[in-house]
Amino acid sequence: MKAEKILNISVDCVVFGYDVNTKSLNVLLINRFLESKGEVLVDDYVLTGYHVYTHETLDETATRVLKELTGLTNQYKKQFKAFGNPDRLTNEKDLLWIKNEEFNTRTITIAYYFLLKTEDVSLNNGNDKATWFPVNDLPILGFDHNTIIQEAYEDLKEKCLSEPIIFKLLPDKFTINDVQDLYESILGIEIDNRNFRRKLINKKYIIALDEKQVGVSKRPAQLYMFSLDIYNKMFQKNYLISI
Amino acid sequence: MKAEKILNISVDCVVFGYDVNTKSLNVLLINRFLESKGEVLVDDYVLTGYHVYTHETLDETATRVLKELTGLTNQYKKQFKAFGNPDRLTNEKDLLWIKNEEFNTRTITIAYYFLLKTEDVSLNNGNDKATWFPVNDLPILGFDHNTIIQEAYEDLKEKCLSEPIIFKLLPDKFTINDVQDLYESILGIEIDNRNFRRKLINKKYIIALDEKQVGVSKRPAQLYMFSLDIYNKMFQKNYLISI
DNA sequence: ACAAAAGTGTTGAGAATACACCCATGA
DNA sequence: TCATGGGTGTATTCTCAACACTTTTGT
Repeated sequence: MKAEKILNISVDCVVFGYDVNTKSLNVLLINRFLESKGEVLVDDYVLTGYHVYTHETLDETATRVLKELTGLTNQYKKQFKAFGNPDRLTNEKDLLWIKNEEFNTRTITIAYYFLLKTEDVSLNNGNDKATWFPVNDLPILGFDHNTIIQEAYEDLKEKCLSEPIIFKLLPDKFTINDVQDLYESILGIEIDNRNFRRKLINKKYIIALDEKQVGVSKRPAQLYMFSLDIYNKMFQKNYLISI
Repeated sequence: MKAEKILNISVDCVVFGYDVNTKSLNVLLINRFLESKGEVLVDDYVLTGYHVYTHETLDETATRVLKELTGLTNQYKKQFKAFGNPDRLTNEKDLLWIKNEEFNTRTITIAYYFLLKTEDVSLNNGNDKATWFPVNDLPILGFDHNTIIQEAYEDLKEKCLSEPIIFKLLPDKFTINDVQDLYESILGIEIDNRNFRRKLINKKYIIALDEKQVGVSKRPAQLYMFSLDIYNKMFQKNYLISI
């Protein structure tokens, strides 16, 4: 089957990556650079994205886009919103940029976010100029991509409280404090270590391993893993009405 | 500005209506009927929806679609997902139907749901053959609209636990038992009346009115209203990690 | 030995749950 | 007066929040 682009429908991907060492929640962005006659016309950043092909599902488009940028497959992804304002690609730099590209100014984009570990991505081999930026310190962004990132981030903040997606951002083996640091990064809050620790350790799907950290310069911490199997078996929706 | 359709992008609307008398959560559907030479080719139901116009935002399309069907504006709406599988409009009856319509078999639809009261909709004047069906007893549906409705319903079940959207489905003045009945309808669970009542009455944004039900054949119940103002003032996100 | 981060317990308050009967009203 | 749905109270359990010091380890 010939791959044929749908020119007015795209998928954009907010790739969230957590760096457990620097405790930083990052977004992967691509430099958009255009010059003409020695003059820099456009120099900012955008999300990775591409047109949907006629034979693809939207999920497949997202998976393909991530794979082409990072080589990764089987990462957690979520379609969280469609963006389709008529003016979403019509500021000055966007118009300059689109002039060189084969797509419609009236394009609707289906936005996804991915959750993964920064360490799983090697940026050297890419021909795209991809870079990680902390989610709270983003550069100038093209199109409506700032809006898209903020909405993805809001959704992530909400979802990480009720679904075990936090572990998609952490290595398979993690410490309790890693989890706490991650929650604090995402939510921008402080959490009491004793209460948090007790709560997490009491969950049956948080499993203590026979291992401790290695290569740390201070007291090594106990390592744990998350068992999705146990989580799924235990978990039943509790209809706690909390309006 | 000339209204020009985007032929491969549509908005579909799951219109949820609650009937406080029959305690039934309903979905508004349109009969899709096609015959040729006395033979009935298609006779099933679909959601209301339409193409996006080039000058419209997606939200505006949804608002327009609802208005054209029901006359209503300013109803609660939520964009909840985009559906774009290549085969979503390609079963036999869909193809027959599309033959008569001006749209692409590779159409992506942005799905919204609306929350309103069935009593606010008058179905007589409509030229569309619109009918309410209980969400748990739907007829045969065209396209992928069964999937869309089920996903809308899942989202509603989840959201009604954490956001005060339940009141969009109820009249301005309601009884505590109305709210309980509605939760029980949506979630398919039973709730203890004493505990529920206490909990709700203790909320400052649930305001007891100086009124009781009239025209009921038994003891009339106290009426209450919901104050969104008070809710918004009081409400602050509590970061309760409940994984 | 010391610096640094890991790890540990208790208490009080508020919320959730379980549970069964009386009350007010219209017919 | 009676049938119907409206409305009420208490005891128990559990979870959350607040709070500061000791332990372990590598250097």
